Formats: sequence, C-alpha cells, structure tokens
Amino acid sequence: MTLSADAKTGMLLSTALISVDIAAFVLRDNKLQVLTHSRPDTDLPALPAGRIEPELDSCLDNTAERHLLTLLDTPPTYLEQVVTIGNDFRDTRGWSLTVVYYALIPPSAELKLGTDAEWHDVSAMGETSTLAFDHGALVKQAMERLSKKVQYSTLPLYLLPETFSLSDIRKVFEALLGKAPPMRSIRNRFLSDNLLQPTGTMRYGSNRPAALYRINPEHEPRLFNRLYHTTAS
Amino acid sequence: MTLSADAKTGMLLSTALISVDIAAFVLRDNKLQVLTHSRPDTDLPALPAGRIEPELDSCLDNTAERHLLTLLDTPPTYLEQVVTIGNDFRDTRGWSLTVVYYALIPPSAELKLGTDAEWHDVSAMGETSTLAFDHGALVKQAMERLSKKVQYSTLPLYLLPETFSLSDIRKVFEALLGKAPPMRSIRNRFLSDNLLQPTGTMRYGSNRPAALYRINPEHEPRLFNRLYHTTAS
DNA sequence: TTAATAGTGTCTTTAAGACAGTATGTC
DNA sequence: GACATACTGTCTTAAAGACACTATTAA
Repeated sequence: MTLSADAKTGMLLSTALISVDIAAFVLRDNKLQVLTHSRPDTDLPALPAGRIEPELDSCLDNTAERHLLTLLDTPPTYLEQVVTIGNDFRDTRGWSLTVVYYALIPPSAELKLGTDAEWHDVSAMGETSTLAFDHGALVKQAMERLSKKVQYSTLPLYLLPETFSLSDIRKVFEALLGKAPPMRSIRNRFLSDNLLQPTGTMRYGSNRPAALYRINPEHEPRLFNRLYHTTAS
Repeated sequence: MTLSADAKTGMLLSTALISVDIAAFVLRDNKLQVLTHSRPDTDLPALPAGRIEPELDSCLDNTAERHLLTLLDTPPTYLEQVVTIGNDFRDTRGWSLTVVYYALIPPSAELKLGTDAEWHDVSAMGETSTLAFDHGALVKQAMERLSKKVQYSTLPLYLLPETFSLSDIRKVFEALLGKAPPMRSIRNRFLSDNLLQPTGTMRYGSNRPAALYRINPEHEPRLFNRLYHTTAS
C-alpha cells in the first residue's frame, strides 16, 4: 500500500481504500450485460472502478465517467449514483468505501481496443460470485435500482439504439424483468406527452413494418407516477 | 491540517475530508425542523456530521447513527442514505467528500443535555444560507428526496408519535409539501393491508374524538405503486 | 345548539390491463 | 394465400379525488 506516500502529497482521496465502481449495463441480443475488465490483482473479472483523481475530476460523476471512458468509446446515455458502501468487511485490508454508480450504455457503443474489457451476462451471475471482490453484490444492488426504476420512468429508452420501435421498449422490460407490460400500456405511456419523435422511417422484416421513433431531445429522463403492476415482483 | 499525521497512523478515512452528514427531521408544532448544533470552526449552525471511526463503526449507517446519538437521546425511526457528494469546490481546502443521510425523528425524542443541539425551521432556510458550509444545500437535497418519497410510501408514519390519528398523517403532508391529499385517499391507503393497528383509544378535543392507531410492528417501511397527484409539484 | 373535527357514501377520473380484432409487410 | 408482427378499439379494474353527507364530542 502507498497510503502514507499518497497522503504526504496531499492526495488523500486517491487511495485504494476509496473508489468509484460502475455497473455499466448494455442490452445485446436481448440480454442484459454488464461491462467488466480484468485486473492484475485478481483472477475474476472486475467492474470498471478506480480512484478519484483530484487533478482530473471536479466531481464524483466525472470520476465515474472518466473510468468508463477508459473502456468504452462513447459516454453513457444515463448515469446515476446508486449508493455508497462503506464498511470494515468488504476489503480484507480493513475499512473501505466505494461509491457505486450504474450507467446505461447504448448498443452502438464499442469496447476500446487495447483494453481487456468484456461484456458479462448479468443472468449468468448466480450465487457463486463470478466477479472479483464484492462486485457481484454491487451489480445486484445496481440491478435492483434499475429494475425498479424502469417501471416508472423513461429509463428503458436509454438502453435502446438511437431509433427504435415501440416493441423494442417492450423487449427492454422482458430482458430486465423477465416479463413486460402489455403493448397497450407501453404505447399509452410512451406515446404521451411528446416523449418520442416519429422518425418517419420504418423497420421492415417478414411482417408488418414497425414505425421507428427517437427520444424527443427536449425531454430529460423523467418519472411517471405509477408503476406498471404486471411487472411487479 | 493533520493529513499526514492521520495517514501515518493508517486511519486514512478518519480525516476532515471525508465525512458523514445527517439531516435529521422532526415535526414540531406542525413545522418541519432539522437538527443542528454549533461548532467551534464556524459561526453558523451546522448539521450533525463527522468522521468515520474505524474502531467504532462497522458500516456507514453506524457512523450516521452514532453521530446522531451524540445529540439525541433516541435513535431515528427511519434512516436513509441520500447521496454522496464529492467535488473540489464544496470545501475551500480542496477535494472533499460527504455521505449524506436523512433521518426521521419522532417528536418524543429529546435533545441531549450538555450539547448545543437545536431544532432549526426548514422553512426559514431561504436563499441566503443560514447553515454552515454547504449544509443548506444538503438539507435541500434530503428534503427533495423525502418530499418525493412521502408521496408513495409509508414514510409519513415515521415522523409521527407512537400513536396518532389519520388526520395526523394528513398534517405530515401539509407540513412537508404545503398541501395534502384528501382524507378519503389517506384513509384508503393507510387503512389498507393492515398497515396500522387500532389502539382502541381515542383522542378527545372540543370535537368528535379521533381514533388512534399505531404502526403495525409486522410492517417495515414500504412503497406504494402510485403517487398522490394532488400533492405533485 | 353550535363549532369543530372525524368519518362515510358514492360518483368521477386516470391510467393500466385484458383481449379481441384489424393492418401491413414478407414469403 | 399464410405467417408474423404491428397496431387499434373497447371494456374492465384499481386507486385517487371531488364532494356531499352524517357522526360525535366539548362548550
């Protein structure tokens, strides 16, 4: 450990004992995946994480985004702080503290070349941890927040590509919760209040083509005042 | 600053630059108040706050509760982490980080003797800060979370004394939001699902007496799946 | 009896959900 | 034409809200 060395330079916060960990979610092949990478100090893949760099980061959100961008070529469409976990048992070295974020990544994002970044199926993360440290538990907490919030917000949109159909929204629910509200309800909700803009284009397949939409750029992520209950756990 | 001294002893987290700040809310005279105390290093009153003590605290929640109990004789009925704020501008000394909590305190709680703890009207906290450091902004953030959550959870109950009437619940909304849902809606919501137990006792006044209830001890704080919309801002 | 607050009955409204039916593309 | 998926119409349901009404105490 380089604690006293760091401290002497005054960079007290940039130590191994305080970190920012990010669960970056993407939807690929209708499956929810989380960004991992390998680290020299552990065999299992780990979440993107790292120290606060006082010189580089003016706030915690910056720290999170900076660490993400070491592995990804695009910034997240949505970034939210989940919780800060601090205790004396998550790290064998003693008290440690991590600020946990989750990020929603559009499927167009690419892993940076030259890194060992990988997408890791969230469903494959069973009981026995497949991630380093307590990162499995952190992903779980982030997932719980996301799974809840998806039911009363426009968040599902932020996992989609720039243009998408209404059924694509339904697939987000399916991937995250294993079940989805009826299309009727999705249409009512997302076609209200000018949340979406029709692109005028269609997606063709071996069936009736689907109208494509994009997020109305006038709108920030927003909350509704009811949860879908068909998706309640 | 005693940064290097602290760091040399290995107590890296127990420094002035990382703290836990608590906005402890109470309802007195139908007004929302927040717990403050005076500190030697500032003129304005400050929130209860302090360092993590690795020897005393096994997790952050403990730290928050420990600092609260230096000023109060009773633990909070509800404690929740709001957010962690970390940036390079909230403290003139440079990067600093604080984990912000809010606590709901029952009106039966008493300030500890020998402390300079005080209740501070939240409504009196206008633009010009009446609290030390950025504590006014922290209270504001905690209030925003509480004001929202009160509309879709059983949280209003946790600001009430052990026994209370249904109109008392309404008064919580009134104090927090300036407006309240109709009694019809409050009754429908809070008398459902055995959330409350009738005490069998009444509160008498110069009017029809009110039936008194207590929280059903079987129930943890819980969320509903709709917001009241009469209280929407 | 009146003032004051407690509590009920009942109709309306809002948004979700069930479900049947129609539309429009490819093959 | 069959098929698959997109989309619409319409009735039901759950819970909030409006509002008029009744109830029960103290003074």
